[in-house]
Amino acid sequence: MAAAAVRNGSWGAPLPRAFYLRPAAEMARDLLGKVLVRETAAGPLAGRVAETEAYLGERDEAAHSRVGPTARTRVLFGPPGRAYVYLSYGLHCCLNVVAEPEGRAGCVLIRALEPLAGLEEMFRRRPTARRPRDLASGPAKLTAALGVTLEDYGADLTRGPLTLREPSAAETFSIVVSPRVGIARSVDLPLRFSIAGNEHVSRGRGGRLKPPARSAG
DNA sequence: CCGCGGATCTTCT
DNA sequence: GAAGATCCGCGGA
Repeated sequence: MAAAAVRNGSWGAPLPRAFYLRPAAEMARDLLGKVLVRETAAGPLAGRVAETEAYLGERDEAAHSRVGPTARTRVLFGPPGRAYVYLSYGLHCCLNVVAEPEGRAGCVLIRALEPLAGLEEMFRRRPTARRPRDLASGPAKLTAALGVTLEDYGADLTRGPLTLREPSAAETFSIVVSPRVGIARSVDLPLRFSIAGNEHVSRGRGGRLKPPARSAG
């Protein structure tokens, strides 16, 4: 068999707390290639982070934290490495990772995953998905595929059933930087990061590149 | 492949 | 009362 379309499903240790203790934009870039793992009764569901967006604690009119802490956003102002899950358009859950030291509200929205393990279960949770690239190529798709809900609000991502981990083998890739998607303010900031050429990156402004020239068919 | 509009309900003004 | 860090199905190229 030639190179498989689906990678081998394995991963390493959880990212340490220090990984999250820095500016959101920097953390968003480094999150690419890491592995999000969800433990379920049906076994682990995992995906490689392919696309992220940073939301800044200050001077960012697109961030939920722009008006200061509220009942919904209080976890953003707490310690880093925890999950900020919110309900979008009344029906979709989106997963963010809290960055920066306690008191500052920067965070990173995970926008797309490349499924690594538990694909059969993910297809079960995403009935409209036809191909692997439909499973987690969007912020609300990936939470549905992995079963991340509002119950995960505030979860510690360095331990427990929902973790971010090192990949089993580091791979080199180029990073595409572009404006964020689906917002109405602070639209020009270059705070969206994605793995160049990765087919799981969601649609949107500047998201998809022209396919690279292929050899051997 | 691309663009358009509805669904659905929590949160903040 | 209005807007929103989205997804899906539909129609056209």
